Amino acid sequence: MPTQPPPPLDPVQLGAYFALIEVAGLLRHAVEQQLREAGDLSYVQFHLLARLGYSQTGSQRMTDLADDVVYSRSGLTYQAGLLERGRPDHAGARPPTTSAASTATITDAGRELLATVMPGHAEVIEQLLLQKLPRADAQALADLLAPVRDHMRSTPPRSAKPRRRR
Amino acid sequence: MPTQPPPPLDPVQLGAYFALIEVAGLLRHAVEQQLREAGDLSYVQFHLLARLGYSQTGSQRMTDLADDVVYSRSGLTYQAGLLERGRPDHAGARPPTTSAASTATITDAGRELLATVMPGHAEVIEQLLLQKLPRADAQALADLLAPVRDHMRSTPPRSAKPRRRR
DNA sequence: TATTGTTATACTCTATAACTATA
DNA sequence: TATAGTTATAGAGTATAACAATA
Repeated sequence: MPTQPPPPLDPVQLGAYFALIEVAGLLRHAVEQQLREAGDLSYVQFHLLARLGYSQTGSQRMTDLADDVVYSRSGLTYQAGLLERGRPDHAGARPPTTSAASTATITDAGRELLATVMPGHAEVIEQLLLQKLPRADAQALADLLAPVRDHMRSTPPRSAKPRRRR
Repeated sequence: MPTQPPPPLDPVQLGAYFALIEVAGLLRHAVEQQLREAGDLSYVQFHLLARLGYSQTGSQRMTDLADDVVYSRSGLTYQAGLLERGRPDHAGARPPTTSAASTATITDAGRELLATVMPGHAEVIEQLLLQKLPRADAQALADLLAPVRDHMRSTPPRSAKPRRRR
């Protein structure tokens, strides 16, 4: 036989991959619809608010947010801008840039918005995902995914891609 | 503290949800990059080719494809159009519409394209996901997700949304 | 000069609604 | 008239590259 390509992924692993992508895709689609209707939020905007809202300080560096939430700095600027502009003083206001590394801070209105959206959000998760994933299974799923997530995170983050030399 | 909102999702379940979304998101992002570079394919286009290529007949009804792959019929038409137009006779050519329910069929060139892209695709999956998910774990993951996927699929499919009355 | 963030811009994708064709 | 698919169109999101500012 001529150069047989390296043994393809085994079906079990391939199945896990497809299931993962499909389930997450459908879930995210449903969630985005709910967020849009309940608070006119994109998933990224929600994610932004959630990160800030559940953090100790309510603040985070822009670049760190970008790494966690979006794939490009400009994308973050765009989404943060929507939050600020769309609901003036309502969401992710940023203090006047004092240093090169500016931080985003959630406002009270941002927390309100988050709170407005959360119940419906939880309900979608419940209906679509958790109903078929009892606590023990949820735990198992989280345990399976934890090392994967850590591994992926350790891969050079998107926003740190070396910039083109001038 | 005042009116405590209804008991939020328990942290374990919430953690599973976030891990799922994040892992799938990062994975998909990486995969899309690879597909773009290796074959100038969007993920949807790849998914389309894969569905057709791995099906018995190499054909499928457009609506069924839409339900599986995309969220709207027009989206499918658009992506299928790209496959046809972008590489004439190369990808997802469709026989002249004979009936209202036209079917998409993969061409030899489409199979080639799929084969071209597959090895790199597998490698990304391997590196990013499976390296931290040995076979047994992959099996476990698939088993956990299977009922969820079935449940989600049974929910009224996107393309079947009742059309507005005229 | 190196790092961080923003703007300008161009492009891809997606969905809704209107339209065509078929049964 | 009901169903399947396409086209027109408009909007959202994203990324790259150029730019400004800070250290």
